[in-house]
Amino acid sequence: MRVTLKDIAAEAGVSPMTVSNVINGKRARVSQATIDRILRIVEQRGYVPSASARSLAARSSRIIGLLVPAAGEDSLTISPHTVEIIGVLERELRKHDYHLMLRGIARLDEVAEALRSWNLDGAVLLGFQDVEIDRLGPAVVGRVALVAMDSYSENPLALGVRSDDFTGAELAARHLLELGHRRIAFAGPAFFETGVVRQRYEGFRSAFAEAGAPWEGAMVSAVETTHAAGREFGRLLAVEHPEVTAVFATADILAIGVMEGLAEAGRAVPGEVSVIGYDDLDIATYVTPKLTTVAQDIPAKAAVAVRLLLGQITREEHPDAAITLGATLIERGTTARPR
Amino acid sequence: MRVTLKDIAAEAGVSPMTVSNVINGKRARVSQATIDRILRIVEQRGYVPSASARSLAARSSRIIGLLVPAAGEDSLTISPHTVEIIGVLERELRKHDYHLMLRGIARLDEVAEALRSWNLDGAVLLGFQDVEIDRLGPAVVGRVALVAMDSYSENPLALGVRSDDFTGAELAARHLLELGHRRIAFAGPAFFETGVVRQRYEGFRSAFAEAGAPWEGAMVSAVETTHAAGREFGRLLAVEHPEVTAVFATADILAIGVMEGLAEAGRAVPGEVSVIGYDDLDIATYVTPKLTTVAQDIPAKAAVAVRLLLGQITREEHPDAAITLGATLIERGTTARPR
DNA sequence: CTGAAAGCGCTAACAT
DNA sequence: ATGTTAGCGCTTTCAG
Repeated sequence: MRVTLKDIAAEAGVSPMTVSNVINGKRARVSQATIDRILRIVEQRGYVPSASARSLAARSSRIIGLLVPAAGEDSLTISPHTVEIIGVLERELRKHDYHLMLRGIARLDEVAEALRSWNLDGAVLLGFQDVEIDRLGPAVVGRVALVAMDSYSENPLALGVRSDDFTGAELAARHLLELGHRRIAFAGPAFFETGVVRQRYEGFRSAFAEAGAPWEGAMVSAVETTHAAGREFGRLLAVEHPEVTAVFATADILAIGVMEGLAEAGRAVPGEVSVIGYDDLDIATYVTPKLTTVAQDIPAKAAVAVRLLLGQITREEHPDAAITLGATLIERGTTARPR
Repeated sequence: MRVTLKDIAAEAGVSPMTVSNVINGKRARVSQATIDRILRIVEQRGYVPSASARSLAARSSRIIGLLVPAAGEDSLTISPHTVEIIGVLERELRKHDYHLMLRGIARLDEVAEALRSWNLDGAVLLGFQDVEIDRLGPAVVGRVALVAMDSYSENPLALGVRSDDFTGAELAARHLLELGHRRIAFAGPAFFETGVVRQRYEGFRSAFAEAGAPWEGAMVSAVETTHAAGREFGRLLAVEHPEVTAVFATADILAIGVMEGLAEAGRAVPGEVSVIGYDDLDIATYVTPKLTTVAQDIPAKAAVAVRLLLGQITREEHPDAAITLGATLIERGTTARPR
């Protein structure tokens, strides 16, 4: 059978409680000699605490859930943007001796189930719509710390961490307008009253107002955030809207698809049409010409999420305002003056 | 307080045991009426079983660990190839009501810790070297099911699941040789006696032998599997080895870097130098020209891993041979006849 | 078909 | 500075 606390206690000639205290770093009330002895025995017997027993007794699991939407039978759609977040989350959590459980969510009530079944101490919501986050009630959440990435929901139960999407889009649109473009397409997924895409739309719009450019020059299109959809959109645009000289896509992957569609239709980027993306993923520099885009600091976003989560768990801090990080324009090769 | 088994039992007027049996689908020995009543109460009270209590009592967690190397302070390096695996693993496991815990491994003995601390029922080892897997002993592994992705280790404790790297590389090299290339560079990370890269090297070599091409024409270079390293390699190659007319890179990301380095040095792909990659990631089609590469069925690989894991756990099956999936050549635009 | 007893390995809250 | 008591919520085993 496995080595237990009791075994260690017996061998050290102390009570299980003392061993428990030593293991958990509550060493204030144990003599140094005892500590050393216990630690030595733990080491040589290769004792590993049972996480389930600990969770059960302490009502806390040291597990953080990473909850990602998963439409039914589909496998998780993990975008490159998400990937980097996962890596950083795991590292930051491990540093603090927490663990990461990845869970696809098909129906919203699975959130509650995931949270309670494992006694999660906290969770990160990644890729949910604001409307979904709005719906999360106290019954669902309980006392767990919740952070929603890229959310603009006002729900106080799920603190938002996002980058400044409004300003990022404004930067992109301003760049295009300053180059002299007046017929610009906004390509992104369909959006609602609130949410990341909405913010980017508003930023885009704001740049037009600021530049005194006629809003009639803007064309707003709903395009799925995939390479294929972007490509299709690029092709159509070339044929049906030859007057458009620039495209702002709400994601790099989409922008790259648009570039390809445009190229297939025989339109040069950036000679005839400028394209600008969003995210500054690695792939932005793999394409030719390299993609001009808006960069957000993804590792920082993930690190902030963890800091918030642990702050809430260990120090009962509950910041009341969402955290917004900056965004910067990265000029590369896909934008130029219109001719 | 949370709703427990006991609460449900009390309300249904039966013993906790009966409820437990119903919940766990051991319904053979319970009357239909009782089942219905219990299920209804469970539903309306919103009962969610405690996973920690269950793990503790049953000595099985229904958690599968996803163990990924993480060098010290670094965050997990999750390659695009890994990403797809994660998505599929999660979905397949969720289907069977298992959970995925993601864990970075800095020192090899953390494997044992992860396994035992959470009572993992099984684990997937992703991205480890064969030599590391070789070192895993029974003490570490215990009775958990272990699957090593892309491993050629002979260690019976960690069953290998991989695609046919030898044949894949052979396909690639043969393609290049048939086009007429005789001076070909093999670019990949440094390799050992065993492992994925070794297999690809051997396949590459085998194609030379088969074609009766002089092995002196091959140039084997150790290049890190990153875009940056590939780019550097491409530049150097153009300058120092102008006689090389084709490159086989062991990863798409590397191949794309090589293409860029070559382009920067003024050498046309595929006009002057052909490039072929490995993996067939999405990005292979985003670059210009589109990358010729060797495809492996990543979702299938992940699905097989899960099948093996669950087979071992639930039916005590222990296949004694590693599973090898196929590989196919995808001809696109980066390979042509040498001039 | 259903139940009672015992315990999984640990920790919180008080003792001493 | 250390020990005692009493569970946490579930399942296993053995009896009905």
